[in-house]
Amino acid sequence: MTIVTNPPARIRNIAELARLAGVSTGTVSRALAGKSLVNKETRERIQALAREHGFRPNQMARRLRVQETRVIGVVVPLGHEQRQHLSDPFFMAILGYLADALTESGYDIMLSRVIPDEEDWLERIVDSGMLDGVLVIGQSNQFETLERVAAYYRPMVVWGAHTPGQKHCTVGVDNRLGGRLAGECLIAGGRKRLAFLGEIGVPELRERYLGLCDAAAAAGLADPIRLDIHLASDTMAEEIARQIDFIRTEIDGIASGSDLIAMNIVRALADHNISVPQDVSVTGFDDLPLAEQTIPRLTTISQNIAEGARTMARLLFERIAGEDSAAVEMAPTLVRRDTA
Amino acid sequence: MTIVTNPPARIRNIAELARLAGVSTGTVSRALAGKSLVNKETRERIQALAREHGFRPNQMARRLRVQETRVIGVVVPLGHEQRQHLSDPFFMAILGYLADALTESGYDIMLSRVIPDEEDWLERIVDSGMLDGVLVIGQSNQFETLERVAAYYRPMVVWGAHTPGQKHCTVGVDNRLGGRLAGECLIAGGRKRLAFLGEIGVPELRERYLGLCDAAAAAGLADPIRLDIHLASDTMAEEIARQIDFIRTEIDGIASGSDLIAMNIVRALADHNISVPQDVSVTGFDDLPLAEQTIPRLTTISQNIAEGARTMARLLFERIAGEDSAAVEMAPTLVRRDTA
DNA sequence: GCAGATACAACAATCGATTGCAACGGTTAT
DNA sequence: ATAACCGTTGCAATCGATTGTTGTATCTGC
Repeated sequence: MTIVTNPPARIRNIAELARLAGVSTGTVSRALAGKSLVNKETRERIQALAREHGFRPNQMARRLRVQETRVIGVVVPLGHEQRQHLSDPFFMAILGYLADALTESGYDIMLSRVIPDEEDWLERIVDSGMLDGVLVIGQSNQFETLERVAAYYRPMVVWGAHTPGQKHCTVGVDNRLGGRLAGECLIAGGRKRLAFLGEIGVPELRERYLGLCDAAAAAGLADPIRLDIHLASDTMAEEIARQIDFIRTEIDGIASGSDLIAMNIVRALADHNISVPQDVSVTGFDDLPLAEQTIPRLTTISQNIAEGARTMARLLFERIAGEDSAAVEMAPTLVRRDTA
Repeated sequence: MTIVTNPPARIRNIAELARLAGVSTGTVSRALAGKSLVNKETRERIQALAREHGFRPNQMARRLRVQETRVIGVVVPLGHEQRQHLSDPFFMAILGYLADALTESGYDIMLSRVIPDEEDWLERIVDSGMLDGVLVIGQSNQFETLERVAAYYRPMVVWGAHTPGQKHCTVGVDNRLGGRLAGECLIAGGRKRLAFLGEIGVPELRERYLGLCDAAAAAGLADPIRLDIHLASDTMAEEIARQIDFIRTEIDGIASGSDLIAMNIVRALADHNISVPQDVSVTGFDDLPLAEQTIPRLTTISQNIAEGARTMARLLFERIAGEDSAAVEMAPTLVRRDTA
């Protein structure tokens, strides 16, 4: 390949391009935007010149002027678990779908991983003037903060649970129903000594546990045992390992707070020659793409993450446009595979 | 519910705050930035006023003025596979570590998922004036584009393979060596009829295949068979299913181009009652966190993704600072688990 | 040949902050 | 008494685009 003639000098702004083309900056701006107010000939001449010099208008300046950034913030508050890593598979799965939905509509994504140690972390993000809207993945333990900000900042949609009367707009599944489905599945399989694996401090997981209790109560069983497992993936394995002996003797049905927890417990049970689902049944929650690829395949509660992401994007666009869209709660479904 | 006292009127910019405080905008700017040039008293008075009204300076304007954005672009070119989803686990894993490294240094992340159908996709990103630097995850089939841009845009680091004389700065592992390690592992296990699962059109995978050939040659075996498997996760499963009969009769050792492919093939083999590693040995590539959690655990080639991400961030910072850091190639290691 | 319409391009204000320089009152040194 | 200097603050230019308004040819119809 031959080297193209060196661009005579890099053009840094529309003023330079305007001088080069012998017109004013206003004309250049309109020409590059493809507006019809400029003569077709000059417009094409200017566009050709820009292309030739590899010039592209500075987005920062444009955005300042038009007061619109075409950037959506996506933020994960990690309040309940400082050690939880951004590579949490659930977050990653939903982020993937969000990215699809947002980029299709011409928005860029700004990612913030936040450990909410400073009280105004969310205000800092929404008031930065950098974003047209904000998507929050998971409420963590930041309910108050979300309410406070939602009171004055409209274009925000949160993945999580909806409680009556709350101000912030959420998209999520009915976690309690999901928990009940898991419980019913275990009980239908003849399991009576149930346990829940997950951290009750997180609202979503708490609801899932309560749903499990509902199912147990309906079958005349006592409340399932809670085994707190933190979501930080690096310690999860050993936390689970410590519980194995207890599980072996006392438990025959496990509802996990997430697919990731379920994968870990299945793994740990296999290590101890406890077979799933012969000796112990296990359910997950989320239905990550992974759930179908493990061996054995996870029986789990499906959140339909793809649809959830699309819904979040749609609500956000509506709210950016000034509408006042209400929260959406989706119905979870049981996906019966090999572990229960 | 009672309405909280309305904040006296939202302050929109530094000028309004200045009027309120009875000083000039310059003083407000300096006060909020905590500069020592303003009297401690007035500084604190202004800061208190700002806090009280929940005012935060517009970042867009600041960034335009100081010509520094504190935003790093992270982009995934999906040239070879339009259908590959952003939720590709390898990308997600490295993104998580990058997010950690970048946010720790006070940078935000702008995410772009790009299907490079337009020739100037990368120029559009780097010339947008929105980014202090760019990280590219994977070279895909965009080598030419990367070279072209690297010729004039310094603060860019790419995850991928290094070929002698290339202009763009890469971080990655020695894929050929990795392929060889996989091959040696299979051969050491007594396997002689080898196959490679993955798309040769992608440089990294091609190198891995060549490494596998090296190992085969060293053991006096013919070149392993190539079975093209596309990376789009939704079709991968069926593509693999179509190959099963062939594998059953002709193959006893499989080197996969990625852990994801390995998981799928292990899954498919299990479905057909072909046991791993008794009947067929399988190796992965990447050593995703997942590789340790599957049943059976994946024997795989480890890329040390965490260190790779940290290295990318470090090189990028150096390049932003004007240094001319060179590419880094890391050594892959074999992680022997249960599948080979 | 002239009023009025049309098409195009220049002018200048604007978005909201940052920052070099000038100004100013007051103190200290000469 | 004047000069030099200090800490503080105000003034105004600047970053790079967008866009409403104004101005000026050119064209149309009568």
